[in-house]
Amino acid sequence: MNNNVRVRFAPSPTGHLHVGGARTALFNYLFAKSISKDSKFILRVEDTDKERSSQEFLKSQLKDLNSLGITPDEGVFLDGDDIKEKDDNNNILDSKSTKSYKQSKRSELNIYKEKIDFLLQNGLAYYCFLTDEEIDTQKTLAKESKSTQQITSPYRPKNLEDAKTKNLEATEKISKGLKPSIRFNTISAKPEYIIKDLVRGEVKLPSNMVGDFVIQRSNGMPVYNFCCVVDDALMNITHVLRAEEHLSNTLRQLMIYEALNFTIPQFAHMSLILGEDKKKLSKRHGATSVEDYIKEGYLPEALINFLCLLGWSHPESKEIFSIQEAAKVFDLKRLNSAPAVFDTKKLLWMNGEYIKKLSPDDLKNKLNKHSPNNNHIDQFFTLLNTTSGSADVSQRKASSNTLRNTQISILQNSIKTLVEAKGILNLIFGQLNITDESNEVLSWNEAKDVLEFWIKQLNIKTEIYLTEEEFIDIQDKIKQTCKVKGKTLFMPLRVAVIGKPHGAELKEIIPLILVSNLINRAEQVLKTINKAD
RNA sequence: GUCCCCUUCGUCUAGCGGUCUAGGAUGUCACCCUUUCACGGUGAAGACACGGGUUCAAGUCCCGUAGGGGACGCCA
Repeated sequence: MNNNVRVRFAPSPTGHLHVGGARTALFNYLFAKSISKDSKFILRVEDTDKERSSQEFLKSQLKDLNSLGITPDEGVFLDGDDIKEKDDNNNILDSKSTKSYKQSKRSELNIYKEKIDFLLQNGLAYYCFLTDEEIDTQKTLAKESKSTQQITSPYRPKNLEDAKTKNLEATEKISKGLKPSIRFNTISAKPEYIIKDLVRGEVKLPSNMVGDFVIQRSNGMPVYNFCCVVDDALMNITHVLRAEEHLSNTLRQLMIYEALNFTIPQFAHMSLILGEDKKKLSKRHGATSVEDYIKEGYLPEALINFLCLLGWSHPESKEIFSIQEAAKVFDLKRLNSAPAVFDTKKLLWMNGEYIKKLSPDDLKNKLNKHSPNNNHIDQFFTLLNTTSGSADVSQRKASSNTLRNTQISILQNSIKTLVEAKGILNLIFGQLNITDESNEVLSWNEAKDVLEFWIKQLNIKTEIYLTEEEFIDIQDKIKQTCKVKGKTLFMPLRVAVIGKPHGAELKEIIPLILVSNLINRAEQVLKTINKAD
C-alpha cells in the first residue's frame, strides 16, 4: 500500500536507560528515518509491572533519549519536565482520552481485557488456580527427572466444550474470592513456528519450547508478552526491532498473534551488547546506563555514535558521524548478527574526538552543564574572552585568536572526558598540589636557584598577568644567571607552576595564571625544598 | 538439562564464491615532532575456531564438532 513503516521502542520504566536499550531505540529510530518522512518512530511505555515501574524512571529515560537525539514522532514524550502523549495526528492526549501509549493506562481502558475475554470464550486461554507451591513442586520434579520444565495445569480445557464448563467453575471460584491467573492454552498451537527474521534469516521455533504461559497475573494485570502483541497489532507496528534476548518470546507472541487473528509484523532480532567478560552487559559490569556515562563526562553525541557502531557499520566505513548522517544511510542489512563487546577504550577515544571538535562556546556550555558548580569554567573562558581594550598587556594578548586557540587547546587536546577538565582547571585556578613525582626534581641542586630567581623576576612585574613573550624573557634570564638549560630548567619551573614535572606547556599555561598566584606557588614549592634540606 | 542464536586481528568491524599474500578503526609497540606530558604525524606486530563436504575456485554455500551467548518468571 505504502512504503511507510511504523516502529516502536517500548521501554519499561523500572530503571535508568541502559546502553543496550539506547541502542535498540537508536536502531528503531534510524530505521524509521531512513525509510521515509512519513514513517513513525513510536514510544510506548511497558509499565505492567506496577511494583517496579515509576514516573521518575520514565522521566529519566525520556530525558536520556532526548539528550541522545532520539525523539519519538508519536506516543510518550517529554515536554519540558512533563510527561505527555501524542497520537498519530500529533494531538496531545489528555487524561480523559480513550487512547494511550502507556500499558498501565491501556489496561485501565480495558483494551487487553477485551482480547483476553475473547481467548477465554474460545478455549484459547483459561483461568488457572495453581498455587505458587504447586508450581514450585512441578518445577523441582521436572528438574529431577531431567524432563522439559513446562508447567501443566489441571485447569486447562481440552476443547471448546470443556472450556465452557471450566469457565463456569472458574467464575464460581472467583466469586468466592479466589484470584486466578490466566494462561494461554497452547493445545491448539502448531508444532513449529517459523519467522523470517530480518537479521537472522529463517528461525524455526518448536512449540514445545514453551508451556501454557501466563498472560494475566492474578492481580488482574496482563503481562508483557500479551500486551506487547496486542499493542503492536493495534498500533499497526510494521517492524519489531528488538534485542535477541526476546527471540524466545517471539514464539509465545506468534501464538497470540495467531489466536487473535492479528497480522504478524516483520521481526529483526539484534545481537546483544556484551561486557568485557563476553556476558550480557549488566549492572555488575559497572557503568551501564546512559546516565552513568554522561556523569562520567561522555558526550551524548559520542555515546550514540559509538553505540551505532556496535552491531552496525557505516557503508563507507566512517567511524565518526552524527545520528542524522546515520539516518541517511541506515540499512537493516548492515546489522551484524553476532554479539558485540562494549569497548570502553574505543568509546573514550571517540569521546576525545568529539571534545576536540567542539567550538569554545560549545565546550564551555557542555562543561557548565556537566559541572554547574565549578566556577573555574567561567573564569577560564572569561580569561580567553577578555576584550582587546584591556589595559593589561597579557589580556590584550589573550584576546588574540592564535593565543586564544593555543590556550584553549590546553583544555581541549588533553581531555578525553568532561570530568578531566576539572583537573586542568585546577592547575590554573586551584590550590597548588605538589605531587610525589616532584620530589626528585626538587632535590636537584639547581632547583633552588631557579626558583629563587624566578620569584625575584616575578616580583619586579607590575602587570597582573605575564605575556608569553615576557615569560620567555624571564626564562632566558634564568638560563643565563643560573646556568641551567633543558630538564634542569623546565622541570623545577613546572613544579613551581603546576606542582608536577610533567604536563602543560609553560608558555601556554603561564599567561593564564595571575602573577601573584605564580609567586605564591613558587614560594610554596621553595618552602618544601628548604624543609627537605 | 532442554530449546534457540552466534563464531574474521585483544576489541568494534569490512567482506554478500574468484579483485583476500583478508581492508579500516580502536588498543598495543616503535619512530618522528616536542628541552616534559599530551596532541599530531609515520610505521610495525596482530584474525578467517576446527573437521568434512559442494565447486574449476570457499573467509564467503552446506553438514558436523568444539567454544561462547541467550531464553526457559504471575520481569520486560
